[in-house]
Amino acid sequence: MIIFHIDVNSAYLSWQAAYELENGSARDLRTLPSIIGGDQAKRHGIVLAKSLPAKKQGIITGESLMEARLKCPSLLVIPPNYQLFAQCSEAMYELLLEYSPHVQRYSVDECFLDYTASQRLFGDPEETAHTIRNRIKEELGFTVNIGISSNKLLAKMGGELQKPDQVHTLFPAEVAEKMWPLPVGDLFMVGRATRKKLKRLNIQTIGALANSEPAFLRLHFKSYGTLLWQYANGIDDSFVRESNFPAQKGVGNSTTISFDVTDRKEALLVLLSLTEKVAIRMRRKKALGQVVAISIKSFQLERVSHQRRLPHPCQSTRALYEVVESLFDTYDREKDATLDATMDRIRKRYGEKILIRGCFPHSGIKSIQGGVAENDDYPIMTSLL
DNA sequence: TCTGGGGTCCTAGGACCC
DNA sequence: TCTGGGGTCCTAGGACCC
Repeated sequence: MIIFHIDVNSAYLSWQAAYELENGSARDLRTLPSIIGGDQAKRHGIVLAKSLPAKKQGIITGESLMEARLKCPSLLVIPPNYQLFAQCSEAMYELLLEYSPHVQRYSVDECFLDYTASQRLFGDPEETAHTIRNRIKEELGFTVNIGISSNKLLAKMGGELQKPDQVHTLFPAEVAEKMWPLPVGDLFMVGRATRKKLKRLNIQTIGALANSEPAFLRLHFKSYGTLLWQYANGIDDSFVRESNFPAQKGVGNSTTISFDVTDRKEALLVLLSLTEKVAIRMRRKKALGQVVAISIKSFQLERVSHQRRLPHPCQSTRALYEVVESLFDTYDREKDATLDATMDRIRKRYGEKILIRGCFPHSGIKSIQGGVAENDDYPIMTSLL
């Protein structure tokens, strides 16, 4: 098997830069300290993509605009143009299809291409990869990295070796030399949590992970440990899958509101607008949903999620929203129950009057009233009848 | 570290059944 | 009345990717 992994360098930024140049702009964003980022005022303010000059000033993808501006006060911030990005992504995909019918769109800016059968037609993989890289640069105006190997994992890791505008091979025989010295966090599927856990186990490079005992990793990471060991050793037998097969499993939309939502009605309006979008997409895909899930992020960035299986699969906005609403109210009541329980505990310990609802002072009405006995454990006779 | 939005997969624990 | 094990389904949460 010969697999290519094609990855656009700083995709959003490169695409915006190419677009501007094509439309007569005098600047090239890639040569300036610039980023693609959301609107801070709408609380969408994170770095989505950065130029090399911005990277040199220490700017990291995913950090807040505030942090980024602290590092580089003259930073140029451009809002994302998702329509443009979709067009650029499509153009690259079409070009790649000229070299193999087996192209998997892994994300908006990444594709896997199965070159195995194309080799007879186009010849040496490395030469073809350079041709593709050059054609994308000339015809579409942006640069890519291409990794070449005998499986998807290594092709992807190979593409990361050195950027931008590069072709690299990472065949199994090269793994020890090229991949093992890298920090373990560079390995696909090793994120923040896993990296921290591995560090505690004194595993800091991909090589150290590769040479650990699989049983030891399984002990600490369950089935995930086996996957980590295989990836560190360059083992992967997954297929390049074309188009969208198997079909996507879920359809979801989310949004960050520019202010804190505190009111149930307001929250439900947001949920309704999201439900509408999801339902429209589902009907376009001719898909039916079996489970409805909502997720809510608090102002402190804590997340809760609730889901419910439907008695019958559906795609109607109203039917979906009815479940959404009921899930939200369940959550709402749960919060009330937690609050009630806490207040009861405090009152039991310090007396009922220790907590008074804010609306009672100066109202002339006692904050807690009703009943005849102080102690609820002895109900009066009438309540038993 | 603290304001994106779109996904996938795994695991633990509880309910329920036999 | 208590005990037991195995299987399935469901939900919440957390890991990862781009």
